Amino acid sequence: MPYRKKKDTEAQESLRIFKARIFQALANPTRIQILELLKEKERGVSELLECLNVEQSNASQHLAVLRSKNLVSTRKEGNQVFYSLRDPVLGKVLDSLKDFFQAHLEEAFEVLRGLD
Amino acid sequence: MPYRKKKDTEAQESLRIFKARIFQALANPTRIQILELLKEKERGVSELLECLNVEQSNASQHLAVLRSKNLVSTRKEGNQVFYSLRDPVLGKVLDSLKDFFQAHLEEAFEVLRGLD
DNA sequence: TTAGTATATTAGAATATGCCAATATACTAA
DNA sequence: TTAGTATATTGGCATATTCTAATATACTAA
Repeated sequence: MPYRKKKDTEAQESLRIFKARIFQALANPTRIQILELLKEKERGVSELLECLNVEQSNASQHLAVLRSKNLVSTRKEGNQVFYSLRDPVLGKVLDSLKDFFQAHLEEAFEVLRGLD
Repeated sequence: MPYRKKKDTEAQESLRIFKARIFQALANPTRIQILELLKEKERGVSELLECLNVEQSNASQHLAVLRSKNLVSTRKEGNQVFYSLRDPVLGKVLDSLKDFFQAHLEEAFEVLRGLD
């Protein structure tokens, strides 16, 4: 059944595109930091800004990326906006790299030393 | 001890940069497909090419990205080059998204339908 | 209304990425 | 050596990403 086979392949390709979009959203140190902060608990934007060491507009752009990929939810309370992880499973994706680090700490240290 | 605190922050920032580099390597459908193929077993480049539906030079470029991020190992045998996952833990990183998909299948289908 | 605070969006420049086409390199066989 | 096969690299263009600076929007308080 070649038709069915082709359909399956297209579906798998779409899934890979979907995965790639999510990994792309994770492919930035500031966005990783944001997600790690949200992994613990909901946070207001101003609280995030205190931790982030980037300009307000830049942080807002990164939050927009996370929103556009549907990785976070927002809640408005008066003047402020609170962000949270849309799905706690995302925390697991972030955590999944931990084992990899342990196996490749030397490389991580090279990055730390700027020898990369 | 503010000095210690600053050091920790720098190390954490370096770790986030390291993580981001790996997620960046995963942020492409063709590279995901390559890694999924390698997750099963070692593969020669020509075998990969048969599966990939991209030009040879393009595939080779994606393999170069995976090499530059140290995600794969290579082994030469005569005329051919065989690739394998450098660390099976990487397979877990790819798999970690599965739960996310199950929770967000609708979005995946939107991508499938091209409504994105 | 006006001023102030919190957050988001836009513009534009710099850099990175992805792709194709062409070329280079490495190995094998004749 | 020459020709052929397998893989990698380079050049160049199109698009995407990231950052800063500036501006816009939404809400609050006076």
